[in-house]
Amino acid sequence: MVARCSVDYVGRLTAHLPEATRVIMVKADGSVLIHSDGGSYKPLNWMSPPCTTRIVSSDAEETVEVWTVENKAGEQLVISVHEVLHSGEHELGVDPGLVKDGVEAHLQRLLAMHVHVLGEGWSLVRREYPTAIGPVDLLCRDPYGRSVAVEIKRRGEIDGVEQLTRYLELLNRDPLLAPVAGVFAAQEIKPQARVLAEDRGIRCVVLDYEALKGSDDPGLRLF
Amino acid sequence: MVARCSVDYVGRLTAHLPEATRVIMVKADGSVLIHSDGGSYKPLNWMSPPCTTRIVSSDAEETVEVWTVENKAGEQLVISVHEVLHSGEHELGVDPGLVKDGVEAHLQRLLAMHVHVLGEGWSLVRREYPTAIGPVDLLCRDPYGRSVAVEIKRRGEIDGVEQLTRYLELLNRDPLLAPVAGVFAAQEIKPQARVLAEDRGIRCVVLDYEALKGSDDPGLRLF
DNA sequence: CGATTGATTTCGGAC
DNA sequence: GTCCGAAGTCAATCG
Repeated sequence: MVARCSVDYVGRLTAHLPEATRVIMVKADGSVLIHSDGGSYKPLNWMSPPCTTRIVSSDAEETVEVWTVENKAGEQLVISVHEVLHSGEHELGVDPGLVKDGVEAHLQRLLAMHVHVLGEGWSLVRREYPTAIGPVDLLCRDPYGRSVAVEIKRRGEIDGVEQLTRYLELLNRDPLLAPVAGVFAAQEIKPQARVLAEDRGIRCVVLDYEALKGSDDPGLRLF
Repeated sequence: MVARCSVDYVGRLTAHLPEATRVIMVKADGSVLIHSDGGSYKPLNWMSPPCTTRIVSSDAEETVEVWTVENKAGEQLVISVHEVLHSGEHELGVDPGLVKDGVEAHLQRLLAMHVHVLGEGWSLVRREYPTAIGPVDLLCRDPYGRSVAVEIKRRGEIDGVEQLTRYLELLNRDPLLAPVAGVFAAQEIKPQARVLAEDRGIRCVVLDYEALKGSDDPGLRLF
């Protein structure tokens, strides 16, 4: 529907949209999206499913109908429709969904197959090495048999370094593994993350996804 | 537009949508959104502005037209339209935008006005107390004149505890302030965050936004 | 312009 | 069902 409307949301926060012309989309699962003619993919206001909509005709001067969308938690989206410019309904059916490539899991799998790019003679102990606070992406051994924990990110930021630090602290309590060194590997490493990592003795490695993917002779960039 | 279509995205990742009926929305700024009849407000696929769309009529058997949406970075969204079920265009005009209430800045302001809810006889030194790695939300003093750094979140999670820990480490190097205690205040504190905080001697406080907002006699819940 | 941080984040996976 | 980490995160703020 395209309509002149004003909207109020009361739930996790309180928000108000003054009167303007907008697109109101209602999906098969009951969710409601209110879009303006700009911005990115995020609606100005919305209600996530599951939720139910109650529509009441209004006899007020300036309002045609009032939609009240509510979910189980009692959050409410109240849409005052002042003028309907277009309205339509379409049956879409179930969507087969999106197929992705290039995310962290792929990076992890690729690097696991090519741990030698981290250093000459390195070997993989295992992927998703378990610890009490969660699995380490890769556990490796260098040629001298020393353990190295590897944390892989698409974009390396401070919280990734913190995560690896917590793993290292835990792993180093294990006398069978200690001492365990750390490697922070990512397609891109933010300066502050690099500073923090190196301050803690963690080596930073920038990964080239296309090179890892494309060949058994990866032209990996090591900085 | 409502259309049977298939979509390919090549950019920061590679993604493919098999043929299905979907809603294609083009905004005034050129951005394109492809929605299915479910999920939440996030489209299945999209292109953010600024970007340009080139539409080419197709003489292929099963395709009416092919849309190529491209941005400055060279990321491409290619939409093969197989059948158009509905098409329409509407001028919406500029949107006055959303007015919000209830976010972290409000929490910080409210707690700053009512630091006594953290403890009898506490006082505020200042909001946004500056440190080398960024401002601490609140710096307070308890009745004995000891410094307390307060980190405020809407939802308290592990990274918030890490953030406060870094501040405390820095603040405790300042002989004029040390020793500095820590308080982690949030409307909701996740169990893992609470465990980590208390392990580090940081006190956790659950805030009641409505009570803080509603009265000078806040019925604050302290756990 | 990059870096940091919050978001009604949403989304998916594991336990 | 809950918790936790990733996201084509996006978007605002600040240096």
